[in-house]
Amino acid sequence: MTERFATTPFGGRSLSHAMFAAQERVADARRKLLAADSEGNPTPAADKWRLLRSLTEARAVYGLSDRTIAVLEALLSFHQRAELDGREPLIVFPSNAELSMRTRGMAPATLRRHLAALVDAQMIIRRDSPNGKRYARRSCDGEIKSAFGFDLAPLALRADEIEGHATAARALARALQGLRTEITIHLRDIAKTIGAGISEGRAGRWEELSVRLDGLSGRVARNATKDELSKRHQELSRLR
DNA sequence: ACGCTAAATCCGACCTTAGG
DNA sequence: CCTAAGGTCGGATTTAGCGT
Repeated sequence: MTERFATTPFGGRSLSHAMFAAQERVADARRKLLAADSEGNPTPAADKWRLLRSLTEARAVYGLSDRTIAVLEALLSFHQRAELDGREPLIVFPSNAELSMRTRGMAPATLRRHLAALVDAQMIIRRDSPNGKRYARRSCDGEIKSAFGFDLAPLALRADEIEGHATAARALARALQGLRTEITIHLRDIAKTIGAGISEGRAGRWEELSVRLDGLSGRVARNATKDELSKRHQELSRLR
């Protein structure tokens, strides 16, 4: 996905690629939101904690680890409101010390790595101040005029997409669980049938069936894919 | 005007640990 | 045993604030 600008002339990985891509994405999504607004069907702002839950469920899609999500949670906690409205910049400006506090004492270097991961995944945008510090400039009446820190707008503007992935992830989890329970039921019932067949002395090739069952009754891997599970499921149904 | 220090950040090199 | 992720440390940059 990031081949085009994957490396810089300086040899390192390019942070700016994710930055530019995120900014384009934000501009594009904002245009669509405003268009919808002017057509009279405005999109509601996203509930930030609900959105975070959904992102947690869909985190595999985005390659985000649990701790990266925890850092995002800390960032969200610095936003005053419960909703994220992508129509405006959503800038939070906590120091690393404060972020560390809200991530239960995460080490600074680790914190930075996870922040970089969030930027990379285009969930947030860096709004750097001239000196790299994060702060807000306020006018005399205390209103924030400009702020330097992290912009949460990309996350807000991807709410629908994230919800979609979360729904899919939930469906997949249910499907996997269903397959697993059916597999165990099949295994148990087939074993019972064979056992009964042998002990009651019924005619049948019980030995052969027993061997086939052994081949299918190994432990199902904890991280088996849906394909693997449904294949096993099909074979068991046939045997039965 | 100048220089020093503090704060905040990024980066790279290196070590440690958990899990497959 | 190897790998990936996390953690530590030191070097670097930038600006604000302060004293001379």
